[in-house]
Amino acid sequence: MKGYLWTGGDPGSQSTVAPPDNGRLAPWEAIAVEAVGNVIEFWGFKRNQGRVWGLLYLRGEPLTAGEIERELDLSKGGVSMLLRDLERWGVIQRVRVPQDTVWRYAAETDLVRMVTHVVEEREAAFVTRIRADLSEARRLAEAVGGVPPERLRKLERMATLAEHVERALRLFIKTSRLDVAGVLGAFRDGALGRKGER
Amino acid sequence: MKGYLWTGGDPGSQSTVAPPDNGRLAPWEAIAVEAVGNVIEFWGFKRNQGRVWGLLYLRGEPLTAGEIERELDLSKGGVSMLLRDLERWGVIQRVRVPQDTVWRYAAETDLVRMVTHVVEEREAAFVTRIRADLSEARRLAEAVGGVPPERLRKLERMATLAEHVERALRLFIKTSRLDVAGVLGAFRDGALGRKGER
DNA sequence: CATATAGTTCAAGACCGCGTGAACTGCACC
DNA sequence: GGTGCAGTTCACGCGGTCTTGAACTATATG
Repeated sequence: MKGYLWTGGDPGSQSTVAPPDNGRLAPWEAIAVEAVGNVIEFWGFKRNQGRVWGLLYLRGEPLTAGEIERELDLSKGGVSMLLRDLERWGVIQRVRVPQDTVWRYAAETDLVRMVTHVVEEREAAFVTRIRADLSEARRLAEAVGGVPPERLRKLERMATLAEHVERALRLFIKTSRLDVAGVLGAFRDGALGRKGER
Repeated sequence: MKGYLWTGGDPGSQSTVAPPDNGRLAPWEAIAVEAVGNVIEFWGFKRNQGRVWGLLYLRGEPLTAGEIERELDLSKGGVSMLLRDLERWGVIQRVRVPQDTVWRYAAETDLVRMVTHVVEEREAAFVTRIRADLSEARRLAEAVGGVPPERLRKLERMATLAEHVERALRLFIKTSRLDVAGVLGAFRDGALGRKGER
């Protein structure tokens, strides 16, 4: 987790194709970055985590924290924390340009995989907990006695419902994984001329 | 939306089977109610909406706003608003006991259907919006010109990815519906000896 | 009509998560 | 050692959401 060397295109070319890092995003970039932010927020992460990843992905070349700070209008501290989260999840990579002292960050293409993974864990743990609660309730209800059987049946039904939802959820994640996998192939080869290996 | 008459079991029986409405939930009830609250919150609704529905469902017989207020330790105003939401969504029903002046509220069994429905709408609208944003970004990028083609391709890939996610999502909702439908049958007949007919 | 109780509405406040910015650490270069 | 910059940490404040509680309306009862 110490970062890698960045051996991308020559530094001179960066100013020829696009506003280099004059501080303000191109409108189309802003829209796309915002879109990623919305998606990521929708899935329960921080909007800015998505914006940072989106920017890095769109640019294709590694950016410094300072550049990110300017482009997305975030604070120094904020960027630091966001980058740390993203790096820990393996969706960005810390790279060092030879004979330059600052770290740069590049987008991995694993964002989708990460999202499905985290969501999977979250939902699974959640549904499991619910089922545990419900059976605990049922146990207690039986223990105290005097609870009319039709109420016990209600508890049981809620539990089986939870089970079914759980199964549907797992199925979703699996198919979604499969469905997305195909796209990911094409997705990946456009990011950096290199592939993730975690 | 004016409510229906409640012609359930005789009023005398209510005090024989369980703590009638002494103000505090039985422990097993509390757990179950809380579980429903958690689920509902998980899906983006208010926790207390779930708790109210859960209580009504578990009790099986219609409760007054005052009873709900005491059992769940909520404020008068809060209960009023929660009930209004739930009623508007068709997951509870307002009933009137003959020759009694207060409204009572009974759980419908459509909670699951409502959740899937709302979630479906929400996600669908969301994903659609994302796709629109992305193609807008692409349009703008092409319009300004000078944007390197590999960046345009990135935008395209993000859009197709969104499409695939959308498809997976729809599939999930459909199968989940189907999967849950079976349970719903059993689920339903235990709530009230009556079916919704809105 | 007066009174009491059920029900609604809404401004004020509690609460919570996120980002900020300042203080701090670490490192390179002079 | 000192200066400057990259990067980290964290107490605080802002903005949002949810709940409360009090004022208000509606409705039944004598």
